[in-house]
Amino acid sequence: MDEKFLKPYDAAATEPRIYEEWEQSGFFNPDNLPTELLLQTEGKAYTIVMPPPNSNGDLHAGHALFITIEDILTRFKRMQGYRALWIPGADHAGFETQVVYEKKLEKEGRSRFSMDPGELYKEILAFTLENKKKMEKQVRALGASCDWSREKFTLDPDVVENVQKTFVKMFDDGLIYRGQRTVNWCPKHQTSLSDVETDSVEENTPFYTFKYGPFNIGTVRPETKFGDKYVVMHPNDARYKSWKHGQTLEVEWINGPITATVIKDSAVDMEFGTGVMTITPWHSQVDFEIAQRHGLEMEQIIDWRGRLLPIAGEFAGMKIAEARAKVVERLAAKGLLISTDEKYQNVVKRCYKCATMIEPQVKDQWFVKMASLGNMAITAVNKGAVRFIPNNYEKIFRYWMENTLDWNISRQIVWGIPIPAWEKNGEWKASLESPGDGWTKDVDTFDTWFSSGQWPLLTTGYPDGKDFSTYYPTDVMETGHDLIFKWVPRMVIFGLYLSDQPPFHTVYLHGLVNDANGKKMSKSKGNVVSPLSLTEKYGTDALRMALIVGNTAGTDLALREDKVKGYKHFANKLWNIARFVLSQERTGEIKRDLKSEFDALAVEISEDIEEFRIYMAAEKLYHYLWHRFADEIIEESKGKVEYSATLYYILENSLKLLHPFMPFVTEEIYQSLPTKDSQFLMIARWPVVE
RNA sequence: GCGCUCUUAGCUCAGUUGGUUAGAGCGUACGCUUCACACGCGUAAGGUCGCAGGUUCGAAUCCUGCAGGGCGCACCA
Repeated sequence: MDEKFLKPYDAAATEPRIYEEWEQSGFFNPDNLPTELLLQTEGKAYTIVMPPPNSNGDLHAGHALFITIEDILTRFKRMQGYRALWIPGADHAGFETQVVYEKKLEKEGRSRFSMDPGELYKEILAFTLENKKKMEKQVRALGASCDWSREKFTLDPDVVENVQKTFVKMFDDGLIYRGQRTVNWCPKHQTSLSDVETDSVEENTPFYTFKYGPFNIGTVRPETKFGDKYVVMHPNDARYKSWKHGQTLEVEWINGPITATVIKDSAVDMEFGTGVMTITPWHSQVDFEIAQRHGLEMEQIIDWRGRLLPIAGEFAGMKIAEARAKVVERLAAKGLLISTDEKYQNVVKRCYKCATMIEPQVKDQWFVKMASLGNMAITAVNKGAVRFIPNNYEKIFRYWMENTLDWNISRQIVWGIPIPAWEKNGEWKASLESPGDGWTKDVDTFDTWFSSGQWPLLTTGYPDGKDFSTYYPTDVMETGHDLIFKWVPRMVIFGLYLSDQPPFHTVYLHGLVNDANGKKMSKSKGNVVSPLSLTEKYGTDALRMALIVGNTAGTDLALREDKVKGYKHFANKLWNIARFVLSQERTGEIKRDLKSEFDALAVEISEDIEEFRIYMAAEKLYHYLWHRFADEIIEESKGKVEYSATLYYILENSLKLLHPFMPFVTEEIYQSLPTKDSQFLMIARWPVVE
C-alpha cells in the first residue's frame, strides 16, 4: 500500500499535481483519446461549449457551479467512450468590461471621454488579457477537463471576421436595417442599450396633472414637456367627441402660448387619468410610435448627457431632476398645476450596470428584424429539436420568441467588435472592406450578444473548419436560467439562420448560487463567497459536491461553508475506505449479491446523469459509499478474507462512478490500485452492466 | 396587470411517472481512545409536508381557491 495513505487526504497538495498530469496527458483533447475507449461508442462526438466567462474579474460561485456541471457531463461521456469535447472560452464582454474599466479610470481620476478611443481600446485589451489569464487559471483549479487547445476568445481574429460576415449576410438578406428609433440611452455610459440591458424598477414618482388649454393632462415627466404640441385622445372617447383630429388650438404653456394640435389615437387608455395626454416623441417609445403613425414632428428636448436643450428656454442646461421641480414650480405659478399625486407608482427603466435612469432617445442604429427569426426558433422547439431542462423554461423561451422586439445591436463604446458598415451621403453599405472613396466607417461596435449568440458556431469552426462537421451541432448548452431570454434564444436563432440546425439539442439551466441565507450575492452587500477560497480551504472536490448535491436544475442554491466542509470529510472518508481496502490481500471470489446490488446502483447512477438528475446521482453515491459500503459491508468484512475481492470490485467501480463528481481524490486513489485498466481514471471505462 | 417559481425537521434542501412507518446534510442530546477513518463510530430527539377544499382505494406528490416569499415581463402618459 502506498505510504501516502498513512496521512489524511491532502487536497491542496494533490489537486494541482493531478490537474497538471491530466493536462500533460493530452486527453482533454478528444482527438487524443485511446481508440479502445472510443470503441464503446464507435467514436461518437459529445460536445459542450462553455459559456465564456467574462474576462474582467475573478470567477464567482456561479462559475464554479456551471464548470462543475459541465465537467461532470463531459467526464461521464468521456468514460463512456464518446469523443468528449468541452470547449473553453473567454468573453471580452463588451459593455460589461467597459463599465468595469471605466470604474477603474474613475478611481484614477480619469475619464474615457477625454481619451483617444484607440488608446482606450489598447488599455482595456491589456486589462482583459490579464484577467483572461487569471480566469483560465481559476477554471483549471476547479478541475475543468476542457480542451484548452481549442480555447476561443471573443476577439480572436477569426471570430471577429465571422461575426462581421454574419452582419453582412443579414444585411444582404434584409434582416438588418438602419433605423431611427427609440433606444434605451444611458446618459452616464453614453451608449444605447438593448432591452435586456435595462432593469425595470418600480418606483414612487409624483404624478402631476396640468391644465393644457381646455384639457387636463397627466405626467410624471414635466421636464420633457416643453415641446409638447400634440394633445392625444382615444377616437372612441365620448368625452372628447367634439374635438376633431387635426384641429388646432392655442394653449398657454410653460414658456408661453403654443399652438396645439388634436390627435386621435387608440394607444391612449381611456381609463387612465383624464384620457388625454400630450406627447414627447423623442423621449418616449409610445409617443414615438404615435408620432410615427400620424407623421408628426419630433424634437429632442434632452441632450445626450441628460441636460435640457435650448428649447427649454431659461431651463436650458439643467439636469432632469433639477428641471422637474422648477418646471412644476413654474406651471404652478401660472395656475396650471391642478394636482400632484405623491403616491403614484410607476416603472422606471434603469441601466443594469449603473442604475442611471434610462433616457429614451431617438437615434440612428442598426436593428435586427426579430419576428421571422423568432418564428424559426419556435418551429425548432415545436419539432422537439431543442428541449429545456427544467421544462418550464420552454414557456419563457416561447414567450420571448413570440413577442420579439427588433434588436438594437449598435453600441457607442470602443470595447467591442466593430460594425462593418459604411456611410456616404446618407447611404449605408455593409462590407468588411471600404466600398471605395468617400465612405465613412461606422464607429459603433456590436452588442456583445451579437457575437456570443454565434458562440456554438464560432467555437466549432463555422463555416468550414475541420471540427465543424464532427462537433456541431453541440449536445448540451448548460447555462444560468437568467440567460433564458438573453443568450439562449440568440444562439438558437443564429444557429438556425446560419447552419439550418439548432446549435444544441438540450438546454440545461442552473439556478443562481446565493449566500448561506439564500440571499443573492453582491459586492455591495459584501456577502460574496469566493469559490477559490473554498477550494483552497476544503478542496475542489468538496466544493463541487456541495454545489451539486441537493441542487436541482433551475432552482437557486444556498451555498453554506459547512456543507462544503461536510464533503471535505467525505473525501477523507473515501480516502480511508481506500486505505482499508488496499491493506487487504486481494483473494477469493466476488460475492454475487453484493455485486448485483452495486451494479444496480451503477445503472441508476448512469440513468440519473443521463437524465440530468445530477444532484441525485451524487447523493446516492455519497449515501452508498458512506452508509452502505463503509458502515455495513466493510464492517461486516472485517476479519473475513473472503470479502476482499468484493471490496476491491466495489472500490474500483465506485471510483469510476464518483470520478465525474470528485475527480481529484478519485484519480489519486485510482493511481494506487494494484489493477487498473487505464493510465488515468479520467479515461477509464465507465462501469457497464450487462 | 400578465407569466413563472417556491412554501417539507432548528437551518439548507431532496422526495424522479400519486403507493408500505416522509429522507439527507449540518446542527442538537447522550454514549464510545471499536485494531480504515475523531475529517470518526453508535444511539436518540425533532415534521398536522403554508392554509382550506376537491379528485382517488390511496396525495407532500394531481386539481381549485387563499395567504406569504422569490424572479421575470408590461407603452398605462
